[in-house]
Amino acid sequence: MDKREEKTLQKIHSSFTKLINEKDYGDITIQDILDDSKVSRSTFYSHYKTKDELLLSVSHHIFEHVFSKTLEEEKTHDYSKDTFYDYRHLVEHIFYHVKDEKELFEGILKSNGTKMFMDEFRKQLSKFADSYFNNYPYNGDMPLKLRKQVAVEDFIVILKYWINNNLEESPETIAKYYINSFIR
Amino acid sequence: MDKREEKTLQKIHSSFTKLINEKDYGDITIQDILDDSKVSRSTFYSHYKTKDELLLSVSHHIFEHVFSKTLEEEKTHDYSKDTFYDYRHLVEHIFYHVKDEKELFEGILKSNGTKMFMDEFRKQLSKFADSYFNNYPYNGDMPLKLRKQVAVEDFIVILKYWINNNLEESPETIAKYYINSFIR
DNA sequence: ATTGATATAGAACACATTGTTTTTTATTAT
DNA sequence: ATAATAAAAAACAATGTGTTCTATATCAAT
Repeated sequence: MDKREEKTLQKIHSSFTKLINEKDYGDITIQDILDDSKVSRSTFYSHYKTKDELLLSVSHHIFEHVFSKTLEEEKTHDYSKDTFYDYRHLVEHIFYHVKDEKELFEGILKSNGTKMFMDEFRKQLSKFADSYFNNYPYNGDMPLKLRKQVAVEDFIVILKYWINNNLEESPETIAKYYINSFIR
Repeated sequence: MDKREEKTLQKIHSSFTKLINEKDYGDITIQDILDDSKVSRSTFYSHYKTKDELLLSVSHHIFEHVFSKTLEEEKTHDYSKDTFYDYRHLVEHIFYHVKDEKELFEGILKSNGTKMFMDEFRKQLSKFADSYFNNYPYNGDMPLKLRKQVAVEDFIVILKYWINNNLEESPETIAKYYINSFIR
C-alpha cells in the first residue's frame, strides 16, 4: 500500500478512536474527524463513503486482532482429550487482547444504541433485579452488582429473541426461560 | 391538557413509532417527523428541544405503561409467606404488557447502538458459543439458539462491567465469571 | 355566544453538515 | 527522472437544524 494512503488511514482511525472516547458515535460528525485528523474532505471521501463504513473498517481491524489467535488455538485443539478447563484459557486469552485495545473498546462499548430508551429500560429492570436478590440471595462467585447486570441483560436478550421470533411463544414460556436462567 | 396540544403530541408520537419501524433511530431526522406528522416546525420545537428529548418522552410513556402495574403488585406482596412462583407471574405480567406495545418495542429494540461494531462482535462471540455447545451440550429448557444468544450477551455485559470498573480485576478472574455462568 | 388566552401554521432566516467536483501541489514507485 | 497517483484546497448544491416572527384557528371559561 502507498505510504501516503497508509498514513491517511492511520490518521483517520486515530482521530476516530480519540473522538469515540469523547462522545457518542451518533454525535461524531465527519467534519469532526476532518478537523481532528487534518485530513481533507476529498481525501476522506476517497476512502470511505460514510461514517458507518469507517466504523466497519475500524471494527474489522480490531476484531481481527482480538480473535485471530484465539480462534487458531481453538481450531487445532483436540477436544476428545480434554476438559472444561481449556475454555477458560481461551476466554482469558480474549480478555487479554481486549485489555491491549482498552481505549477503543471502552469508547465503543460506551457508545450505546438508542441509549435513552435502553437506559430507561435497564433502570426499570434493575429495580426488579434488586428486589429479586433481596428475597432470594445470590450465592455465586460474581460480585452481586455484576450478577444483577447479567440478570438485566438476560432479560433484554430473551426479549429480543422473542420479538425476532414474532412473539410466537406464549408469555408464560418466555417468562419461564427467564426465571430458570436465575437458577445457576 | 389542551385538546390541540394533546392531538399534536399524539401525531408526533405516532409518526415516531411508525418511523422507528422503518429505519434506525439515528437515521430519523426531525424533518422526517415533521413531514410524516404534518406538524409544523415551530410547533415541534415548542414541545421538544431535540430528537433525543422526544425519544425520552416516548420511553417514559411506554415504560410507565409496562411497569406500573407490575411494580405496584410487587410492592404490596408479602415475600415472607411465599415462594419463587410469584416472580414468574410478575415476569409474565411484564411480557404481557410488552406484547401490547409490540410495535414500539420491536422498532426501538431493532434500532441498535453502534450497530455495526456490536454486530461484528456478536458474530465472533457466536462462533465461540457454537463451538462450546458442540463440545459441552446444553441440557436446559431454552431453545439452543436462544441459549447461545444469552451466552453472547453475558460475555458483553461482563466485559462492560469490567471496563466500567477500570479493568481492576485480572483477566483470569473475569474469565472465571464468564465460564462459571455457563454452568446453570 | 363572546371574549381573552394560547396553540398551531407558515415563512424566512443563519448556520452546520454532507457529499461531489475541479484544480493544483506533493509524494511515491519504478 | 518520470509517470502515476494521493492529498489538499476551494467551491458547490442539497439537506437538516434551531430560531424568530406574524397571522390564523381553536380552546376554555364565563
